[in-house]
Amino acid sequence: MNPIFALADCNNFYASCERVFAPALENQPIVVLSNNDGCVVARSNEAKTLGIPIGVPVFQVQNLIQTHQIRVYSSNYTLYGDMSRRVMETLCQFTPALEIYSIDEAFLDLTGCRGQDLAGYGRTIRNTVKKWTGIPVSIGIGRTKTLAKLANRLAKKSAKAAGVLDLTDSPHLPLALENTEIQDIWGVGPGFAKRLRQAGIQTALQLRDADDGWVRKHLGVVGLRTVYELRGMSCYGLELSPTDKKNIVVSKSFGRKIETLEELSEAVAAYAARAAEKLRRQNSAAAALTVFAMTDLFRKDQSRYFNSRTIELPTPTSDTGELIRYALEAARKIYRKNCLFKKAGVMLNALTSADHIQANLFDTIDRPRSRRLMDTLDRINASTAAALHYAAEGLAQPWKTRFQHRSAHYTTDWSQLPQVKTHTACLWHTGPSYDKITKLPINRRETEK
DNA sequence: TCTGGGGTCCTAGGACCC
DNA sequence: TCTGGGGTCCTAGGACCC
Repeated sequence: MNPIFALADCNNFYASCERVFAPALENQPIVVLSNNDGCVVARSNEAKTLGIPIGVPVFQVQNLIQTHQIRVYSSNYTLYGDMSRRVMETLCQFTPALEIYSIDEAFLDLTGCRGQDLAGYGRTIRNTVKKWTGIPVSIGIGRTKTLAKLANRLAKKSAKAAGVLDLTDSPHLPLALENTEIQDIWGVGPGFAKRLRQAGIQTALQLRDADDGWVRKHLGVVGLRTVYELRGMSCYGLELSPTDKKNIVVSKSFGRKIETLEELSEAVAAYAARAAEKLRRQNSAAAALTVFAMTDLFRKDQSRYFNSRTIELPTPTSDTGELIRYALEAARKIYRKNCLFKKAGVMLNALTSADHIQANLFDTIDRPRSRRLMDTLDRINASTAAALHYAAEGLAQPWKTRFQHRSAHYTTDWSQLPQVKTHTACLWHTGPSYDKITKLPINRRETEK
């Protein structure tokens, strides 16, 4: 049976999350910044209209921001992660099979709705998500994931579609393909787009009708799959259970430049600890670890330096203390005096299942004890966020990533719940909950504003 | 002054083996 | 002058995604 896919994609997700908790910003321009408040990674429609490009370094649009009073937020991944969970749980109600594709996107299996009013169903989904979570989503429906993506893009752009577009067996499909430029197709990046344009292929319709042999030769099997998908032949099914990561990376720019080995070591230890947490979450162990560090590669006036060191571990491990020890050894090797380090990272490679570790004859570590220790550490940190750290991570962490415009953790921290102002007259009817409400800690940020 | 972070898959070529 | 062939594994680099 030919499948039917829907792609639900949250509109301007990060900006929309901020807006849910600051309703006064409805219709106001908003941007959300990357780590370290560096680049613009999300924009409300109003900010897009004002000409703020995606990915632009924020200092380059400082004028626009001031002129138009654009509200600026740092990334608040705790909030976005929790809002994402709510959206996904809502979407689950509408399909037997959901693939969470990214923090703000999910594919739904609508094969069972064949012959029904798919667009109407899409509108129901859209309205429900908005009502239950406050987040606006757009729905694109098609015979393949690529076509669902394409439909979604047009659903967002077209005023007539109003957020929902069904291109399944639609008479409008050829026109939709013609109106989509190649670089806007899922699976066509800048490299493929350049090659296609050189061959005179400009639109999705032209790519759909391109010669298979030519595509195979110039874009490989990946490109050919995209062409098949445009023709309505599904090459990518739903991936229902997330597969274990094959590599785990933690890397971040520093809030300020690092010069000493001590500070670099602190940062590398902290990144190794985060990587180890991710590793244990999928019950894996790493057999190799890479540390890299670099200066600011954008700066032409300072000496530039990049180095990395990989260490093969004698026995695969997921023990934070052990991984930190190896990471620090690598950090010492790549550290160089008189360099202003801007960024570092820890990569865990050659991952295997923690349940089937090949023991090493000369291993001196008590593995069962290490596992119990890590279990306890993870449990404590899960109940009280980041309660326990290794001393090597440092306490003050002056190099830590900056988030100067971060909103509160409205949905995940009791002390940061949004405050609702109301009249006593209204509370009269609420009975016993009155005390509960007034005793809730007041969000300091809100009262200071 | 200020420029993110974290992944996947595919392919070509070299090393190595029988 | 003649100098095998085929297979696997690994790695680096390039493409893509959010």
